[in-house]
Amino acid sequence: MLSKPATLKEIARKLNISISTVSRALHDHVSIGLTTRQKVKRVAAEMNYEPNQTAVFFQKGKTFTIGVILPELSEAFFSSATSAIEETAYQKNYTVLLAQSHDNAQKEIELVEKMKNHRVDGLLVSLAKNTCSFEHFERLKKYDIPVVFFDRIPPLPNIHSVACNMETGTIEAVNYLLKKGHRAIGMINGPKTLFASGERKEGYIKAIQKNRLKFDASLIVNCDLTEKDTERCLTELLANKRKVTAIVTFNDYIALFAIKQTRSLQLPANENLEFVSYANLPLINYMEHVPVASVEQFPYLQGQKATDILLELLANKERNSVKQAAFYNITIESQLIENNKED
Amino acid sequence: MLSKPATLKEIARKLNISISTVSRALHDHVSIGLTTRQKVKRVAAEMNYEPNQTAVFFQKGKTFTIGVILPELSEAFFSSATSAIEETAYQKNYTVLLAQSHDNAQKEIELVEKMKNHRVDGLLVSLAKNTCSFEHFERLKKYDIPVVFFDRIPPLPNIHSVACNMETGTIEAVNYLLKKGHRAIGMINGPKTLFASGERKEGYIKAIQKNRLKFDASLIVNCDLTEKDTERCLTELLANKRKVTAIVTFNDYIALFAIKQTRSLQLPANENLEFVSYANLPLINYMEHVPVASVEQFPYLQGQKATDILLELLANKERNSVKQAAFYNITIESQLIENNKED
DNA sequence: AACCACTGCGCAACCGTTTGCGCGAAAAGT
DNA sequence: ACTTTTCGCGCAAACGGTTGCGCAGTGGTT
Repeated sequence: MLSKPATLKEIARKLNISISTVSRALHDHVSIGLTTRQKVKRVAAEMNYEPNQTAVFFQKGKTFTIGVILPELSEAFFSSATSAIEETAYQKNYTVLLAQSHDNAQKEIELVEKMKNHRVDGLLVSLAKNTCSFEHFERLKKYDIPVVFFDRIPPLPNIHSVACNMETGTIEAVNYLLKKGHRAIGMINGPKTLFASGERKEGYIKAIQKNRLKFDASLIVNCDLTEKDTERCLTELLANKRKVTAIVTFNDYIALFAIKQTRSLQLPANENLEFVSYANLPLINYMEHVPVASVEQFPYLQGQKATDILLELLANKERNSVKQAAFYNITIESQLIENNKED
Repeated sequence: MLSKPATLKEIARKLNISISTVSRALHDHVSIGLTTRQKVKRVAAEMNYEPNQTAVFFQKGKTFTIGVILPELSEAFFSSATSAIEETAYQKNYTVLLAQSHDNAQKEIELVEKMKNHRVDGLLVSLAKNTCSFEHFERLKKYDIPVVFFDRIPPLPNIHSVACNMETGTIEAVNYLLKKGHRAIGMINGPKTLFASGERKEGYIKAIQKNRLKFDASLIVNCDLTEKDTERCLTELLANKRKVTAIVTFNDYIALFAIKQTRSLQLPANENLEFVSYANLPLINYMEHVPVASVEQFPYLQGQKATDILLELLANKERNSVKQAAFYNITIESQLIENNKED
């Protein structure tokens, strides 16, 4: 008994008026008399009228849909960001079309293509790890589909982006450890190729120098982010001639690997070894031995801001406002969060 | 310089042929000669033709979009399931429209409405915690939008569903502990109101009885899933006159709370206290002291199966096959996974 | 030479909605 | 009483494709 939704045409026939009148009446157009307007609305309700959005989308050339392309949804950071994106979009009556690149640059290209075909109104993107060319995004400009990058943003001028500045958080982190009395602070950083690694290193150095201490390059080691390599980095740091009593790690996972290591090593020196990490993932709440602090990167906020920007761009477009010469680039200051565990 | 995508019409004019010929040529329709077909394709490529999907969707009354409504994307279980949904859908050229109910029944209703307006081809739903009426889903049948429920499924006949049967896993879990020599096995179960709690209890009892042991109801306590209440449950179990040496917990979080507790209590008895939990969340991999085993619920698989079913239903619809009298109901057997940690 | 089948393509309707424009009638202005 | 304005509504095009049907031309069969 599948009763296809009623259309404007059917309402029109039932009332013996024109389709356009029905359409206008339902939109409270001024040129439709009060009585007809009410009649139309009543009948529409009776017939369970629902506008066919696909027709509207088609007609208006707008889908009220924003595409989201990110590496991996099941990563806590991204699922949190996506959650924010969906919520923010929902409030402005937009829906979210979701796709994962799985950190595959090729798939990312295909997805951009697909999003374009779906005629999304705009795109939110967090780059795949190995994306190094950006023409597929350039092409979107031709179709007037705005793109806002978040978290993993390309090194390009003239883009819209939201990202977290790691430097501040790192400075805070190092300061925090210095205040607690640590003097030899190690850092297990990420691969040198990552932009984020550079920011962390900069922050480390600035904090050290502002405290009028001497920067010792041997205290920073680069890690490929695997558990094995973390082990290597840890032993390297512990073997340092200076007695490392605190370590800043590239992210929570590295910290957890390292903590596990130190505890299994059972060195007396490790009793006081303190860790600070990045991300502040929810799993931290469930750990027994957690880093003493974590640099929060606000995935939820990033998702929210990025969506705000995109919606703003879309609203501007609607208003036919002057050609956008402005580019939105928000950097959120990362922030140190102490983990108050009664541990 | 926003060059709107080329349309069939423009290609047709350029070649001095009709629109329909262009359309058919691009679809390799038999009735178009080889030469024209090639000419059309060449020009289409030159002009950067991209079919306007919204037009196609509208025309065909099909959007190649499936809606996903779930409680909270940032929960590991759901982000993993969603990841699977997206992937499976992607392979069949469908895209995913995402929305979160935040465990709010009212919002769930609105979302269903919105999905209907967006003319999604089908819907994947995991219910909000407090959803108790299901008319909003019934209404979809009128519009011929199939719905497949997963994980949190409604207690209704004649629906499509994918869910995990906890009984098997629980039996395995208890058996596993019995084989390891435990005789007094406690259980921190969820609230009695949850269906899933019942399944776990059943499994527990069956395993005990199959091993010709006597079921002791005092060994099962119900927890409201907060950390505080977990504490209460734990002390209650440890105070039991029988000496509890192993505990099955409702989920990983409860297990972690409990493990943290036992270690801070420092009772000698706790040295050998073993835990088994459910879910097998990724965070387990990063724990120092993990449950000895976990009942896996296969979020990824659930998402995959649910999507498979939905796509199958859609394919059937296309084939105009007889009115669906069949209902797909897949129950995945939960399965005990040992956590091999060299701990 | 008449008939038929087949090939290759165009015509036009259709999907449901929006919207510029025009038109008749009623109300208002002179 | 005649013109002008306002009001209320309908006509029809447009958005970009898809598809049933028809039609001309070609080639083959009797």
